[in-house]
Amino acid sequence: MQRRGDDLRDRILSAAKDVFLAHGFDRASMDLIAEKADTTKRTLYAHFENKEKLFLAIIDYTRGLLAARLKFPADYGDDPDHALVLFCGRFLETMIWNRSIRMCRLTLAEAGRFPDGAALFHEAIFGTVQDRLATYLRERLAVPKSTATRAAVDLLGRILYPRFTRALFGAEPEVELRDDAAQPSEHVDLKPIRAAVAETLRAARAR
Amino acid sequence: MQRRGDDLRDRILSAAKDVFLAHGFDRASMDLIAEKADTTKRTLYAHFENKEKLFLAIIDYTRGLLAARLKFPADYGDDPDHALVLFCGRFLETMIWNRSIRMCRLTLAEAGRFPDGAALFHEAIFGTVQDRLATYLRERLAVPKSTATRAAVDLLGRILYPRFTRALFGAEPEVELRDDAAQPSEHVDLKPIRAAVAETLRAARAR
DNA sequence: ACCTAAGTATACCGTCAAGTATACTTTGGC
DNA sequence: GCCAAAGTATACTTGACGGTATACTTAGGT
Repeated sequence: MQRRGDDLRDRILSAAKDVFLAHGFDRASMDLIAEKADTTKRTLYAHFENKEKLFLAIIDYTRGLLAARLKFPADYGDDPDHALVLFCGRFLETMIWNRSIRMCRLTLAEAGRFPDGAALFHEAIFGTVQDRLATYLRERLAVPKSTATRAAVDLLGRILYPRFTRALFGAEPEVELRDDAAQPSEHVDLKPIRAAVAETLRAARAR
Repeated sequence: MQRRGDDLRDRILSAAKDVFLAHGFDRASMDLIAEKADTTKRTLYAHFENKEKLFLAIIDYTRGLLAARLKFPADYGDDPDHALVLFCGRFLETMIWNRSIRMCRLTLAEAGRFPDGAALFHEAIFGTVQDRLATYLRERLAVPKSTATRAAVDLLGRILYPRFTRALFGAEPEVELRDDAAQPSEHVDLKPIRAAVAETLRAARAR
């Protein structure tokens, strides 16, 4: 019995996440979660007061995991076009990843019961990325603040939302990704992203 | 007892939709649906084999209701800029309407169990609107087909997805609409739509 | 060595909801 | 007017699941 405290807590979170993603909130049973976490229901309830609290903990946990994927890595280089394309490509890829899609569906499914969960999740993902993009435009390209924000929103609208929305509704093939890997994979076509980035930069610089 | 056949069937569908939207698939009880439809569970099961079939019937029913809102009315006038702005504004408004949002969340919540439901729903809404936009551009403005499609996708990306996605996650205030009314209401700001339409038209004509 | 906190194993309770059964009433076509 | 189809009223069966209870084991600090 080496697995105590945080270790076990993490195993529970991970197992619970799998079960919630696979079955949805209501059909996910605490019995199954305990089984997958290789522990007992009694212990589950020692760590999490009830199913609702466990669910919220999972949203938070996932938020953290996703945020870690969405940094602006230094090794994207100094060329803004190139760096922006890589960043956007990687973000798009992360968001159409089937695990992300299922997580979004889960939070959306329960948005009525847990409005804060959905809103926080959204803000943590989309808000953060939008801010990072705007900051990059402002700092590296000396674009004025309000223009930078508008440009970031616009860029995301063109690149992300169409494919993301389609993926949400299951209208795109499922995307499986590795947990590591910092470069966009073959699941995203960089060509339209390059075009959108180029156009955004041109417009932003012109003002 | 004047309400037989289709009449009753419609009452059931409407009541079931309310209950599903309010509680989600699993927490919606057939007892409550029967009560709201002012009938009995036995009759419910006479019209719909089981809960799943009822759910799918509701998706289809709603699809029809939404599609009816998304026509390109003749009274939008002959000026393409103006007509496109009205059309896009009305589509945006319809999609951030809280009933639409809840319906989308519902289909997304069950996308795992009913993949066809979600995909069909998506196609019926977004696919149809995209087609109508592209057709309009092609027919009224003589834009070549592939360009028209690209322009339509782009336009929707800029106008719709950002607000729609935010609304999905509950990051925008709820929008309540009247069932009738063919003009966009005060819930959508036409200014950014005008800009996007103008830019789209300029780009489409240039090619 | 021992005591306490954490975890295990397993059974149990109460509730709720899907779907069925049974006996009855209303309706409309003939 | 009658009869089959549609609908009503209500009770029942069955199973699942959230959460608790009880009795036990293990680990680790002192």
